[in-house]
Amino acid sequence: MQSRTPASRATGRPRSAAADAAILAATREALVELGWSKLTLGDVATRAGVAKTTLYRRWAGKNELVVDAVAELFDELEIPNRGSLAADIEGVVLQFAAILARPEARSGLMAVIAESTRDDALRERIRTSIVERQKRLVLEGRTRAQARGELPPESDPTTVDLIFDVVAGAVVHRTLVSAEPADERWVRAFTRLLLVGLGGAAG
Amino acid sequence: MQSRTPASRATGRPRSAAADAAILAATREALVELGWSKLTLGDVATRAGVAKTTLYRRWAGKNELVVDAVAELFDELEIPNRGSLAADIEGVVLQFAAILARPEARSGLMAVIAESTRDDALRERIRTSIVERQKRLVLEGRTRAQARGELPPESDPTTVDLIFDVVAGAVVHRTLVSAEPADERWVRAFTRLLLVGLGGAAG
DNA sequence: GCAGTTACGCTACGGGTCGTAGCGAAAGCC
DNA sequence: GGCTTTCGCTACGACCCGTAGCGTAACTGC
Repeated sequence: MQSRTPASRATGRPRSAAADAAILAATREALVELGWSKLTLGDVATRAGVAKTTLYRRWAGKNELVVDAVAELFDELEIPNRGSLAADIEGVVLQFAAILARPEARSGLMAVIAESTRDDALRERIRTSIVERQKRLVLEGRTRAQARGELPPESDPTTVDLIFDVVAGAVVHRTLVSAEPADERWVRAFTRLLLVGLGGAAG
Repeated sequence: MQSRTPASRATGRPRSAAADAAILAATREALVELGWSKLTLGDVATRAGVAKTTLYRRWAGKNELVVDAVAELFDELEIPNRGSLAADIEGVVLQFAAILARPEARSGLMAVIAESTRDDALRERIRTSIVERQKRLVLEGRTRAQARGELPPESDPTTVDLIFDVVAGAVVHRTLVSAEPADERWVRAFTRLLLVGLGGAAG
């Protein structure tokens, strides 16, 4: 959501928080039934039981609305503490895959990423509300693995960025491009590849 | 493109091959200037110097047109023979990254992939004209590395799928989501991670 | 050459969505 | 009650979609 000027003004009729929730839920519902391209803001407004103008007062357009609607799906992401780096990775990747398997994420996420290639503000919105939240999990997992002694202390901060791109990219590509499920078997093979590299994974 | 019934009929005025090329080039030009969402078929037709109806006679819609226009960008992909698996991987990843760095690929590819999540025919079109061509490179690289003795003979065919998702996914995510260049430094770090795994890459 | 067939350019059209303007009513603060 | 902001509603011009219809161009086979 976007704040009014600095913080919400104390005067006038307040915005309905229920309307926000209804609009975002209606957006996800429309994503499931219609997909990104056939989703219209008028339809979302009708589903949410609000006027179309109300929707436009809160979001600049389809892109921003869908980013917020999809971002809520990632709220549940948490890195499990399963006792080993491999198990932790498998756990978080399975969670990530489960979210991407949902139709409202599949059809919406790639579309807004595509739009963000020509809209810096949109990319920033995606980064802060979706990507950074995921990347934090990678940081936590690394810290925990280092405490266990499974990973050496890391000095290069770009390694985290690299791992994040590899993990998230692989799951997204498997799910959306190859269009095959990132199930337990796949996740195990992927985790092994990540940990021991190509030579080990081929054994 | 789509063939007429089995093979092109021998009667009647033939379709202009020049028009095909002009339309696809105009599509890429429009992708650069306008991006996916603001690209209209009427505009593409005008740029190509053909009538809008001609465009609709050859492509079912925006999705199919952009897939074909973007697919041509991947024609130049070839796996180099640099003498070692690591060097081969770095070479092909750099080529792939160079294509994804082009604006007509960035804005178009993700958009059609997003659309393909709700359109099986479109996904199949993407698979045959873009994805499979990339996957062939992975196969060639593996065969060559096995001949060199760098990789053990592989029995599990799903390993190729896994590697492909990891490589393509990582580059795409780095380029389009993280929005940072997959330059030589990054590619070297990625290749090392792929070959020796997390423990080695962290050293 | 001439008939047959297909592609092409052009124009026009109904249908749908966009994003905004304007209005009166509702809901909160002082 | 007065002030302020939000809300629902209606209406609107602008744009794009995808198709139909027509006359013309290009190529094949007789």
